Amino acid sequence: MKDIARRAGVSESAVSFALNGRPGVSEATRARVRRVAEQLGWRPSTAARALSGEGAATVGFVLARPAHTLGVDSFFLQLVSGIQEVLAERHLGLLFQVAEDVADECAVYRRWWAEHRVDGVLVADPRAADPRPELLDELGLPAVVIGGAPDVRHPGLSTVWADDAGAMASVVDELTALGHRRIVHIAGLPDLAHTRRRIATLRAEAERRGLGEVRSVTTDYSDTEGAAVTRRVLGGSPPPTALIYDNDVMAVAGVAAAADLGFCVPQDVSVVSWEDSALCRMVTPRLSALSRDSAAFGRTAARELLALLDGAPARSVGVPVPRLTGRGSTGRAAPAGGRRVRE
Amino acid sequence: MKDIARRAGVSESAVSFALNGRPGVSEATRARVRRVAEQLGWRPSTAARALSGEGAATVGFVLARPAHTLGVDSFFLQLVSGIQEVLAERHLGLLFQVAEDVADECAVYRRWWAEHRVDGVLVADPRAADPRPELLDELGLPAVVIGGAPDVRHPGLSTVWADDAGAMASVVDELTALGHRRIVHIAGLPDLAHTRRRIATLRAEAERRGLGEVRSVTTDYSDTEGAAVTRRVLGGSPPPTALIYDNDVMAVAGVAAAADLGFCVPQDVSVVSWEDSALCRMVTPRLSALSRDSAAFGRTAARELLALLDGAPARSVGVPVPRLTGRGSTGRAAPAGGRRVRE
DNA sequence: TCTTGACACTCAAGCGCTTTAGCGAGCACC
DNA sequence: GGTGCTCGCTAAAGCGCTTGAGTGTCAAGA
Repeated sequence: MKDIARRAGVSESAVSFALNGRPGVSEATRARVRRVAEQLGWRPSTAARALSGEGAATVGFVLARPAHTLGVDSFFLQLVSGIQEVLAERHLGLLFQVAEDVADECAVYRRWWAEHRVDGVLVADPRAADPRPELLDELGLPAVVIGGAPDVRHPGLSTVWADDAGAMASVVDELTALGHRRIVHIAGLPDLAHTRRRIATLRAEAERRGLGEVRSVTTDYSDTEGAAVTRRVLGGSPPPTALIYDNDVMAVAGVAAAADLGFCVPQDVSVVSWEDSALCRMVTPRLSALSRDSAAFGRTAARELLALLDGAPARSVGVPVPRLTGRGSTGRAAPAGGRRVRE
Repeated sequence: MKDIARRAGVSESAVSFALNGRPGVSEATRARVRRVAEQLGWRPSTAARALSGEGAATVGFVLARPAHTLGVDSFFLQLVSGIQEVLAERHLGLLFQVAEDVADECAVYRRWWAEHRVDGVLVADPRAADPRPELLDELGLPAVVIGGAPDVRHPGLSTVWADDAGAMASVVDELTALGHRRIVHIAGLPDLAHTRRRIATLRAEAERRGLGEVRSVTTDYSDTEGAAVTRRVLGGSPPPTALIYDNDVMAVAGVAAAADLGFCVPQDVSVVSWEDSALCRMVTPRLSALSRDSAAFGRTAARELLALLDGAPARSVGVPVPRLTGRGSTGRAAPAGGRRVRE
């Protein structure tokens, strides 16, 4: 920068003004400085910038999930790639960290805050009794909660949310229209806010419609638990005629487990996956799934965070309701007692 | 820090010495300073540290892959989580970026370098005629190439490599022992170095054994291409009796495609997936797969980078040869002409 | 002619830390 | 008793940038 100042024949401050688009230099000088800077391939040192109060030009993202459920999910990489896309436009960096659990995640936020490492954070997987909004509010760290319900208690946080309730209602609509009355929802982690929302909505919808045998079972999202729960519920009497899985991995594992028990999909039991991916298109039958655009979700979240960093007030925005892509795994409910069971 | 100095009754420099374990203060003072710092919940500002020449305490990782192949692969999230694990021990941050292509990736390195944003980088997916080692050498940015062959031309870069050649040889061993002589390798992106290594090894092994009909077909790793190629090669006459897929996604898609054509796995055709994951265990039959520990791969790479940052000389380390986990998708080769084809 | 003010720019302080040079005290040694 | 050394510490500069206060110039207005 000193070099630029020297070569352009002005002071360092002038260079700073010129390069940051601030008033205080003539257009001629600005252009000259810009040219010299370009020639020299100059880029501001983020460290120096951060030190003089400009912020770290970095956004943080912590993922707190058990390690074994990490790789399975296609959702997060898509999400991150969407986030990236928006951040890259402004040359903001994404600091990524994997944490053990929420407590660990909070520690990371504290550290980042103390070290002035990030200007804001994206919070994933909001939970029941989540300590994170509280903490971030306290630290004054701008944050966007991804997938959370609008949270009136923490007006400082923005929220980007998918309408799980609406989506669940539409799935139940679809299934009841096909004659299903015994539905089991193989849900995800019980602590997650969206898991609770889905469960609550399912129960409400079932009551509204007078459906008797409808329930949710929580899992850890793994194929193992998905298969185990499937075996368990299909062993009940009478077994459900429709299964809703909270992710694609469990849905696929569930179909395999069902097949092992002699249940045909969709003749004996219909299956819906709450997550669309290549997986759903690779198995036989292809799975009917709720498609959402995870990358777009990430983009929206990142944009909200940028707005927050620009000083805009926090707000809550929704992303489109995921829609059900019907494929071969959903069909009319089997008439009561008509299911085939392997002897 | 000023506060600490005041409360501990020493100068700021003494605090710096004490906290960084440098000589120049008595043990008594050091302990006192440490205590006060802890009390105050002090953490050094990364920005200030970086500015005074300590480095950014951050490692960069760029992923340059077509967006649609991103979410599918379980490999990367596992890898990153392994990397993280090691970096976290030293409180190093991981700056993550998704790039369009290698040129874009190079631009990111240049920017990071100019902005002093990272102390080193991890380079994934080494390619044939890869410009990145050259660039990183030129910039003097410490780097570890993940999955690259040891590169003698760039002695500044460390390399962490998996023995693809050995693994391929063992797979061919296994298949020929089962009587397979017509093998098709559905490979990944043709530019990737490890794709080339696998292809070359397969050819060499085939020649060594006098196997006639052995070839590799490159793809973009997607389920779509995996299925398409499978259909194409199984339509040949005579069709191969064994298929080796370079990732799990294609293998699963391939099995489905084979089933569509009336080929039974493993009676008509054996399938091996070069990537083990929940996916391989979810389909019927369960897929025989090469298992490697991606997280451990990431940990090793991160450790190598740390060593580099500590001033150790660059070196090349191997990770264990992935071993073939036999499951239901491999069996004896069908006798020539004995395959069933749907009429 | 003198004031006023806008404008283009410079000066210098300061962000929070590291680090080199230096200083005084205490000690050993000849 | 002086010299030379080590030890524990302080003072101050500097990393690269931003920024508020200040300076000089020129043109318009009184």
